[in-house]
Amino acid sequence: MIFALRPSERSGRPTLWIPLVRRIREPFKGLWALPGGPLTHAESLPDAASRNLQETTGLAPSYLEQLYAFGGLHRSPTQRVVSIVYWALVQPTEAALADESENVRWFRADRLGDLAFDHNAIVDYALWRLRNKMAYESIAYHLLGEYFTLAQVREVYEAVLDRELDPANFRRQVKATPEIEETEQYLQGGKHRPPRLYRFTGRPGLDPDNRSTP
Amino acid sequence: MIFALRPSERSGRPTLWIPLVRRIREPFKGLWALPGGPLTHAESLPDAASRNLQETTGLAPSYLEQLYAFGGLHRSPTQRVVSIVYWALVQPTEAALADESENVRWFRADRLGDLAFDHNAIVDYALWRLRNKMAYESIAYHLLGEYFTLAQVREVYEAVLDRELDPANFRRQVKATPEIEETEQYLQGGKHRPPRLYRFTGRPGLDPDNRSTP
DNA sequence: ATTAGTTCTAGTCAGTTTGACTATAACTAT
DNA sequence: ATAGTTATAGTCAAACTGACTAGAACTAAT
Repeated sequence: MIFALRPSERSGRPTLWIPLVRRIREPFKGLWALPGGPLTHAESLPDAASRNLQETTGLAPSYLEQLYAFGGLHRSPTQRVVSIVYWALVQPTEAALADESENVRWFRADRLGDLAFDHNAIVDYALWRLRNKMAYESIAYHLLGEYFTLAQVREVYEAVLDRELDPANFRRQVKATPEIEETEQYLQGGKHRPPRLYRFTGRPGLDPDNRSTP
Repeated sequence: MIFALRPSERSGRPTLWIPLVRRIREPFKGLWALPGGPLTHAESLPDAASRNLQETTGLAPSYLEQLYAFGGLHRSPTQRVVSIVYWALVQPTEAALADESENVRWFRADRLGDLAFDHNAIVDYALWRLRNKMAYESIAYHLLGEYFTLAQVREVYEAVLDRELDPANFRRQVKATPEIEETEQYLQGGKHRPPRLYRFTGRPGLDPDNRSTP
């Protein structure tokens, strides 16, 4: 379950998008589904998630974390399947490199049709987690490049939370987090006053897989 | 991974305890381990967790939630094992009924020796989750009975967070949560002013397994 | 019966955070 | 030069938090 920012067709503002793959065999042949695949004998869970993601979409995430293990009895009509789902954030430059094709395409996270299996429920849960986690942890920056303006950070929050935020108050909060570093560079080329560029100096989350390994 | 409150041997104050089972075969024969068992073909993940818990310890939890899926390559020396771990809270009355025996015993959560497999890491992570979750969700009440005093709630928080809390300020916060209902009863028999009894009227968490099902 | 000891409970007060808002700075386009 | 727009700093009141005070209500000891 991968999230990336892409400009909306109309407003041009960044919105949340996710890549889906088309089912080429039964069950749910023809429907769109989350990328995924089997866990092989000699790879860890995050390694398997990364590998499957790489193989289906060519993406390399900047943030990867376990979402949930889904194991309901009737997830697949043909057999019992337990899916240990990971969710990822990828930076815009990475997202632009993704292999789009007839069977791999980006969709707006808030405008998905009916997906295969229970994947709509999985997307809903991942969205809920993303919104929640963003409120108390610095993960939004994994959706941005190395340098960014505070307005861009605000746009990320606005896209994910789906509501407008007061620019002045938002600045104050972001500037109070120690993981955000002011640089001496300014973003030139805009139509207005050039905003200062900032940098994120923090590290990933507290996932057990991330906690010990440096 | 089950948590319950039991009075500490010395101070008599409630502390966190967890039940462990002794390994009766290799690997790690003789060491203590978390209760668990296989997932059968016809049961959901939470059902399997409940069943395994019931079979090994006789406990029925008042709160059950998925913790994490552990799938490192070297968790067991003999084979590749992926464990989808659940964590549970049980009320004191339930905990007292648990089947203790030569091979099933309660341990203080903060005084465990070396456990089998990676179970020490799992306990650490569960403790971390419990502490975190208690800060923003009303789950402490699943460790108490139906009626409780505000001082008992405070003792739960103090036991889990391992630090003392100001009684007056704590009251104020708890009384501000809408899920706590004042009753007209008072706890008699204490050595001091009888405290009022309260009740918890909320419901479980936002686990995907719990969200839709009523 | 009075007093001391303890917890229960309500309240005050200062420091911090939050949301709504105002004002100035710095750029581009006309 | 001027209007338009975003960037940025600051003000102010409301809400929240932590430290603290004080009276209420009970038991145990004198």
